[in-house]
Amino acid sequence: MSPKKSGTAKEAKPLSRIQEANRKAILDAALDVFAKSGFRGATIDEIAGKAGMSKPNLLYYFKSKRAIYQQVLEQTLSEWLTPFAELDPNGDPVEELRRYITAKLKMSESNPNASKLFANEVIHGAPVISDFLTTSLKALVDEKAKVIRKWVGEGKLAPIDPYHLIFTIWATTQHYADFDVQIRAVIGTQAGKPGFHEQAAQAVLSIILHGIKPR
Amino acid sequence: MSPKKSGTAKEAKPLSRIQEANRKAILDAALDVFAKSGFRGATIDEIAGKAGMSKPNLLYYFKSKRAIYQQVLEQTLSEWLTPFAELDPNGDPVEELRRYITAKLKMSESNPNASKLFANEVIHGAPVISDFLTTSLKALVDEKAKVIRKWVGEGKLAPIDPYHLIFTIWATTQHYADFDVQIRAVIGTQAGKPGFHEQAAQAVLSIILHGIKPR
DNA sequence: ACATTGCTTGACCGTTTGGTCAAATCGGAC
DNA sequence: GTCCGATTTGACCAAACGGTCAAGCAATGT
Repeated sequence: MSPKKSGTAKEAKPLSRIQEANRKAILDAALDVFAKSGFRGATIDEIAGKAGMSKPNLLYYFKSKRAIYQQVLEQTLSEWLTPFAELDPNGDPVEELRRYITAKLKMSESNPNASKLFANEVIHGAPVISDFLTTSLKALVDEKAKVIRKWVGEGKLAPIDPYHLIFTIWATTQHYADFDVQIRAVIGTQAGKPGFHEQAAQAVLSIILHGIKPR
Repeated sequence: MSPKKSGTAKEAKPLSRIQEANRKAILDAALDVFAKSGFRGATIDEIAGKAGMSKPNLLYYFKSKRAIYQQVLEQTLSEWLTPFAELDPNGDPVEELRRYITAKLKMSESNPNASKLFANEVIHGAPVISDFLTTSLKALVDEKAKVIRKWVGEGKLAPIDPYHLIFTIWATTQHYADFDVQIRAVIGTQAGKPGFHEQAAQAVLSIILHGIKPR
């Protein structure tokens, strides 16, 4: 195998300018549509329309609806987990967690569709990413849980179960993206106002950080 | 209008024994299927099958798929909000909130499908219940927010925005139902073990309650 | 100019699915 | 038992949808 090395995934194919543009247009449109309607509710026609092309043309770039979904989901996942992976074992615990929570809340604000896509997938049993959850994600969480447990052992955090702390953070930060409609409905006009998300961040940080400070 | 008073909704119709049983079977099955597949992904055939009857028979009791969905959702909503409505302004704040959080976590454990159904509806823009959210739910939340604000004013809670406190509680408690697949994937075998939910409750309570105690 | 390859689409197909209908069956009142 | 409305269902329909195909169009190298 001298001319072509066999990588772990599809390879070669330098992807022409137009291919790159069209694939991106498709994935962007797909994120919108899948987030709004779920996998089953989304139609290829709507994605194609939003991407500015015909259905057969879209299927020229992705071989099936599921293939698009998988790609969008993968892309979203890695992006979504970046700030979590960056939790620094050597940093100040409260400061590290503050940074992480803030980053995730910011992501929920700037890209709620990514959050909704993921939520939808998991709520329906994670048919596409259950492997990822039990391998990559579990490994990453185990690693970070160890870090948190170390912090607790050093007295830098209140004695709290690391996993449930992580779940609590995920829950609150996702909530502001996934349930934005409910939040807007309940608090009325001030939801869209600038500064609302800063206020939300402050409240969440206040509760969680005070809840885990050593005492 | 002596013989029949015109109520706000459908009335009369004492509902025979068999009607009651069949409607219940349908609604139970529908909760399962809608929670698993979402509105769009659910099929009348599957609901009918689970309810032990044919599709036309199901449509004899509910005039459309949407009608079933609406009914299940309504039923779920009122049940879901009961413990929230019971927050007692005259009780001890921390104790009241502990009771509420505990009750909601217990509901997430015993009836995750109800939670998932609701989450799915809201994530996709609450097409069916947006009216409910902006009227009944908003009124209820405003009322409880006032209570919490009073508690804060009396120094019985740390100065925290009531709305964001409520959202944080909703977020965490829903998370254990909606994302149970992810939780199970991440923490492995011990998820199903007895006592797991007690442990989760303890962790969540520890974080939130310490986070809002007066300081 | 032309051929080759990449890109695009209108028309079409088979399946799934929400919903209808007429006919069959059931169950209680008399 | 007989009757009549309530209940149940097999067969069917129309629309929506995922996916295919063959033919058209554009770009690029020679």
